[in-house]
Amino acid sequence: MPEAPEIASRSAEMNTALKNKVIESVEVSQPKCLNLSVEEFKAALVTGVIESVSYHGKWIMMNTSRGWLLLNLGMGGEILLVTRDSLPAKYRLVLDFTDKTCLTINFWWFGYAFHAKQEELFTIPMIARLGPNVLDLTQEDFKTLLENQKSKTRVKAFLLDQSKIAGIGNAYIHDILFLARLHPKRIVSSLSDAERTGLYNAIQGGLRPSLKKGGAFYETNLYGQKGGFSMEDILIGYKEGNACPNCGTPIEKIRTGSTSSFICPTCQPDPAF
DNA sequence: GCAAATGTTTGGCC
DNA sequence: TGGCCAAACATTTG
Repeated sequence: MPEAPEIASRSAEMNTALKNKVIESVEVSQPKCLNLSVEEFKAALVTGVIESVSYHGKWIMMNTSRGWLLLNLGMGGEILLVTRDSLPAKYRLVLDFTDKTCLTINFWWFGYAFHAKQEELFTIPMIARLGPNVLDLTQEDFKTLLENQKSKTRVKAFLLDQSKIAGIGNAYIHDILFLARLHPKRIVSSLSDAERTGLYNAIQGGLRPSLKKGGAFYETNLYGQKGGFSMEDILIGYKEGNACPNCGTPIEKIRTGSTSSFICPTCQPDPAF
């Protein structure tokens, strides 16, 4: 589940490591993750030179001399820079470079590898719809966004909606909402000014420690090393039954729509009660 | 052993 | 708008 901290780390790494590499060939083992046929996809990228790598939300965007290669790692994605004689056991996509290194891209469910011509980037709906990067969002922008939610949007659905803010996923959100002392089902329009400010700070506070450590422990960098953000750094996410670090109440796991949430029932009271 | 459940995402349907 | 389902699967649970 690469989310903003992992994606930002990975994209910075790739920008350094891959710059000026030339794509010699492309191997695809999961055609369903492409937006083109395998043949078109290969033809579009071969001989391309990697000029820079950036990101938007959960997308890694590789800018090549032959257009964009857009990667969304879905759940459990992994990008490795290796050589042909040390390929990982599983991969969906391999880019072979002329210097004999290769980039393998894997994910175990729901990932995408799209190609778009230079000027056609925003014809890809999944890119065009993205909201501002969560790590670049200012407090003013965030407040404006909140004010535009006039309906019954719940705070968890709001934060996970990539068209509003891009980069938050269902792993970091538990700690973000805990830091903000908000129940996932709170209605956005009911938040007080103090709660809105607190939520902004919680988003930054929930993501930046992991960003500093190169991402979460369950994801690796280009060379297979795990991120430094470990289970001990997580406050309440995935810690059902543990004592809340703030008040000691056992942490609960609850269903919120079709996803699970971890909350402290004392610090994050259910708005229905 | 094996079937069932679970989940880090997104889109589409009602 | 929200809720729910489905989909390319790997791992844990009963």
